[in-house]
Amino acid sequence: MTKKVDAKGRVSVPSAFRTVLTRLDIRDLYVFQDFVFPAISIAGPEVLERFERHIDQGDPFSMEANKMSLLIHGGGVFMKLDGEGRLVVSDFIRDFAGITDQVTFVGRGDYFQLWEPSALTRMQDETRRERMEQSVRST
Amino acid sequence: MTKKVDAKGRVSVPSAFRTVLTRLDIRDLYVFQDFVFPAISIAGPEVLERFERHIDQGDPFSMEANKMSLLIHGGGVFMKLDGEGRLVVSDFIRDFAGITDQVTFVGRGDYFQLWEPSALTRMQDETRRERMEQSVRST
DNA sequence: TAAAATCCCATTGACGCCCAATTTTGCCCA
DNA sequence: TGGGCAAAATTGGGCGTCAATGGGATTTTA
Repeated sequence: MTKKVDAKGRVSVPSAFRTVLTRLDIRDLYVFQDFVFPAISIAGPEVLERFERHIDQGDPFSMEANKMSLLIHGGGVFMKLDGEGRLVVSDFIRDFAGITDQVTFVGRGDYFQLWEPSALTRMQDETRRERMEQSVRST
Repeated sequence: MTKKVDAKGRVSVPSAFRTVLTRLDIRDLYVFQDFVFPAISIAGPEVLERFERHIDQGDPFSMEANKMSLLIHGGGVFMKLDGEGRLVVSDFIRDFAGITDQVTFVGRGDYFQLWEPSALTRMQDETRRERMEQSVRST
């Protein structure tokens, strides 16, 4: 699901994703740096709370928990779509995800990600290779 | 079972495959990139759910689980057939399977695949050759 | 007050849905 | 066994709707 960024730096969020958002009655989007990938994750506030709960389950003094907390709170901003369901691709998004003029949308249930197209395929190819090697080993 | 893509980019799914789908009462199709072959696999939504359940068993923040999620969610879309049982061959399908104007259908029990015709024969030849070499070694 | 962000509207294009024409298939009968 | 026929499948294309796009106009902010 790849879309072009227009001259004003906007991308229209595919209607499939917008449908999910409206069904969940989400108007304000929390846009943050993904925990493991060079991608931007976009979710409603309640998903944010879920992440926080998960972090709270761990050791509050662990490096892991603190890093994640930092990513969530320090690495995110609130945004909203314009009347036509478009999102402004800010420098925050461009820099972290390496996006220039194309964005690939990846839905993940109740939230979705923005990827630089080739970065996504690279990561997917890498994962496929790993899976292949695994199955070879188990032969 | 090779079919041509029409001027509008559609292929009619052979009735044999559609029969299977209707028998399983599948209206929405989960169309995803095959894990091992350069082909598109098409199945019902329950296949995606099975994948998701498998992922949910692990740590949602682990690299492992996230990579699998990326493969599943980033490599699959939902589609449905038109009134005459045709499927639009989107860029998503074309790019991954290398399909241009012809599609070969391969049934695999409860799901089926879309192949670029020559890619399928190449893969079959390769497999045949490997089997030959195996039998020679074991002689 | 200039630049940027936001809102608004017109146009384009893609897609779903429909109907008609044509081809293929399975079956019956001479 | 070879037609002939009816049903089913496939194919081609028209048309309306809505998402996507492009470009002003207007407001906000620094």
